[in-house]
Amino acid sequence: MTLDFLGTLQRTHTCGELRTTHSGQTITLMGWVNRRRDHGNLIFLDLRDRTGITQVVLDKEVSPEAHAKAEAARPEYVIAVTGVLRNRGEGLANPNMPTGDVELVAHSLLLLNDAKTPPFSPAEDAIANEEVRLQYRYIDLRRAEMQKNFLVRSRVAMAIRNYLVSQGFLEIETPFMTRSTPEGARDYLVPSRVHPGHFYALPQSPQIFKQILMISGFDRYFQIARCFRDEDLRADRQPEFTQIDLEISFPQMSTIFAVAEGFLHAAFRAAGIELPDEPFIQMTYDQAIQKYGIDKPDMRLPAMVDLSATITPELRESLKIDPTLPILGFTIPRVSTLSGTQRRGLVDEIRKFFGDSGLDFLDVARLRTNATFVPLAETIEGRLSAEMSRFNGVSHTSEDLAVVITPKPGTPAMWNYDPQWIYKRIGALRLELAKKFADKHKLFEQTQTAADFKFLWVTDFPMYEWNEETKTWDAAHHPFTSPHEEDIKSGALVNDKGSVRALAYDVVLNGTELGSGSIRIHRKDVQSEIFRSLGMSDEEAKARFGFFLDALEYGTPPHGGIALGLDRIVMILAGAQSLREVIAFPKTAKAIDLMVDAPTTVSDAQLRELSLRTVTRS
RNA sequence: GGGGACGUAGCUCAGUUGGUUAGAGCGCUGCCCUGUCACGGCAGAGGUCGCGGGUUCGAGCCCCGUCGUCCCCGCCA
Repeated sequence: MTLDFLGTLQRTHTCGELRTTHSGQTITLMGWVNRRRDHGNLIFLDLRDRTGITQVVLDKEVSPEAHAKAEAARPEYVIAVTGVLRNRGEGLANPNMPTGDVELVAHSLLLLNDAKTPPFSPAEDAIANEEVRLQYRYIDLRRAEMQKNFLVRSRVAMAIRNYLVSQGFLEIETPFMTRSTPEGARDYLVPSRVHPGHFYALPQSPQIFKQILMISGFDRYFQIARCFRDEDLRADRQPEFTQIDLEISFPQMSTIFAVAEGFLHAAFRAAGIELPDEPFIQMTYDQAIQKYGIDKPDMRLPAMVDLSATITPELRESLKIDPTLPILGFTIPRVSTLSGTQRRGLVDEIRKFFGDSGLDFLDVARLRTNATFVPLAETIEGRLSAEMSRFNGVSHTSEDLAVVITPKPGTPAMWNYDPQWIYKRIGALRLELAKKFADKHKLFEQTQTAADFKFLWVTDFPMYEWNEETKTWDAAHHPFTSPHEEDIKSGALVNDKGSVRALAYDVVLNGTELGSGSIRIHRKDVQSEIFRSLGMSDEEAKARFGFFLDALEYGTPPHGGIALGLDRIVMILAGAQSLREVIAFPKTAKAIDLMVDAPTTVSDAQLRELSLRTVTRS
């Protein structure tokens, strides 16, 4: 088969834009053959570009040459068609496609390029195995769904840029090759040729640079920044990902919240969703743990209810439940009435979930079978009903699944758990059951309206985390996060690290952490004190962050900021279940790029130039 | 590092208790067809059952190992 040269031909329109108003015009389209329907002397080609599909008609009587070329055309061939647009006749229109009222009657057709039969068809709705999709990513990206995802991504990024620029932010780039810092995630390292044995690290985030920019007087900085972390992956974690990173001088927390909410409104508007014009709700970390058992609550589900007050001390005594431990209940809405078998299965499942952890399912239905406990059952159900009512304005019904978890009776002495551990464990069960019954309660379904998106701020994270392995206090956020000023004044930094609250906050959407930030430390003396409280000697701190400590001494303004995951925002807006759906060239769970086949070994010559030698680990 | 699911034609999948020549749909190839739009009709090609080893008279199926993809835990300041 002979391919045609393009010559000076230019396309006049795109495949998605033609309507009856264009009828009668001579039009040139270029694109890919989506499907071919060959009726002998009449051939239909669906011509596709990223904007849509237009039906092209090849009539042997109109142009035998064009018709002959269409006979040779196959799916994914690249062609140019020139012809006259006409309205389809009565009964011939296709109401299922935007261009379905018109068709292009081809007078000439150029075969610009042929194509091997692709391993899977971008025209099909059924999607192939992800391994094949990633290997042939260029074909996968032709699918309408993927094209849509990247259109959303581009628009969202642009909307955020526009918003931040309108708010006085400067976009400033920071290095990709920087210095390794021992904290946090593992670094991706880049060997230096010029300095044998020395390495750059790819940034886990532009954290220190953006703080330096504040010191430099750029009082509002932002960047759509690539970040790199060498940790194991998940559906919502890629080794390189994109953050909307920003920092503000002289802020209150509320300043940063307002900016972040502002650009989220703009981003959602760009995706066609108008969020309500009211501030996101806020709760402290402690409240989040107690009400949702997690630091990123999914507000599409009712909260947990503390039933401790419902169980009288006498009852606790008789049930042998430690009086200091919480008893929690929660409701999964609209699960529908369970049969006896289903109920027993569920109880087994819950007991299995808790294993020998010392938590147990309290079956309210069984309480009702014993006259002594009927009032208790009623009180418990009343409390759960109140939460349901608060949640969605409708009281608890028998269709809703009520779950009550107690510390297992009779083993109080074995308990030395932190109550927080119990909240978290039960919170995990809440999510587990919500996922299990997602089909029933439908609260996770997306209708792409504002009501689907439940935002909140979680504030006052703990400053320190106890590291059981090293028996030390680690920074829960990062070591540049400012504690509450009162917690510095009170001496808690030294005396009671567990109680110190950080001026750190997360923005959470539907149980996903979208972003995280903090007010930073701007005083050298406080920064040094924090390093010391983390068990870092002055010498160590100097060795690791000397340049930064130096910079702090030259007039550092109070500052703070936040970074939000662009990939996650787009993923949620696209209704996707994985970041790979919104990253053009993502990596697999083992951090491999199946298309380019990276990483690879390199030649000995390359290694020698870098003064490197590889060793095989046993 | 740990747990789980999956791997059979280009794609999506079926394959009985281990038993003759491993199937289907889509796609592909050829021929026919002037109103289709997931066109239709006829004919056809296409398989290292992920890979290696074992058990067995006999393995897609059982066992051991290994590789790959996905999900989860750990990890991700």
